[in-house]
Amino acid sequence: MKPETIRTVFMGTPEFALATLQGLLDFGLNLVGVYTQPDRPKGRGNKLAAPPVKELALQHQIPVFQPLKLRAPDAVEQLKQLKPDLIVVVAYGQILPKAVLEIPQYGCINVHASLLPKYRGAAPINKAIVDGETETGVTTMHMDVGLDTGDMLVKCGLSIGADETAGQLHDRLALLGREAMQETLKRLCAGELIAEKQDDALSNYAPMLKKEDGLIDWNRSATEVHNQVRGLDPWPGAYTHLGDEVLKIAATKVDADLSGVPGTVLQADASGVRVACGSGALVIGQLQLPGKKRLVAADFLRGRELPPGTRMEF
RNA sequence: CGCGGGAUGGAGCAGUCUGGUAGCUCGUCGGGCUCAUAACCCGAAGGUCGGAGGUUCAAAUCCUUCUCCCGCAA
Repeated sequence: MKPETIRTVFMGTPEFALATLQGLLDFGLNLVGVYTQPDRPKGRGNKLAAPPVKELALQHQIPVFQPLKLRAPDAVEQLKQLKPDLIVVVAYGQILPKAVLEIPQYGCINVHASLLPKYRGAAPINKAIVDGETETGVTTMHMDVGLDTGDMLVKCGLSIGADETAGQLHDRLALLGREAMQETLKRLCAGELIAEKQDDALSNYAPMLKKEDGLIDWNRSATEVHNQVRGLDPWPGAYTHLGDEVLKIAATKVDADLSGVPGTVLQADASGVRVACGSGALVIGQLQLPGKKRLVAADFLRGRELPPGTRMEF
């Protein structure tokens, strides 16, 4: 079976999906349509912004579809008109109803940013870091009606750096996802695709992140706080309170040798701001106040004193 | 027209309400002290106070407008 004979529809929205879409183009599939979320008001001023996937699709003259609800009967009908043999889904942002899953003869294949069955759901990358995992990866699967519960096809793993942020891991996994998808397609074309059921007993979920997930609890251990900070960087970001202001923090390290009352500044100099945690201390390398840029500790301290004993409320 | 904060020598900030000769903590350069130093002391350079227009005898400061940055909300 040759790639160019496979009528393929791609569904994806954010940056994470770009690498895989590019991979499909390189693989030579016959891309007959790209589905992505509608343009949404975004950022400051609420200007309408097109999803990254839309931009790339338009550059390659692929028809773009942005139904508000894919489950709507006319949206499903429109998809049928494209007569797809295969649908590839990466972070689309909408649940695919059964009616859609049954359209393509080769099914719907999804790339998910975790080693399934662990970390099903919306925020697998972030949660893996927050949980202190040292390994993760990507999995391709044949989608079914459940949330990330389909039969697994190809898995690729990698190890998480001790200080790696979600943003960095995101970029690496996006590339790995593209590789996993290409391997999946290669096997599909060769007729060697093997599906493996997920063991539900080993599964867990990574729910969508909320802003409040970034609030730091200084009673937790320095390691846990550190994992939270890097797991939520760059979004939504970890924060605490300084007086009545929100203080976002990043670029942290753990100092296991210091201790004190949780939430109290122990030491602040160019090497970082050390804050006591439930056990150990967190060394903060970058800080950001509302309306200000993210500053390295040395710069931050020039305009704002942070004497030992300062309390960070939480 | 979503809400709000900000732009001041190389860096980070104060000063703006109550217009009237540019300040703080650093950095840089020169000198001194010291076995020595990122420490300390003395001195110096460096700013059309984001751009444009207006009010005024006088604008970083008041008014109008533009550009860029950031936080919230999505």
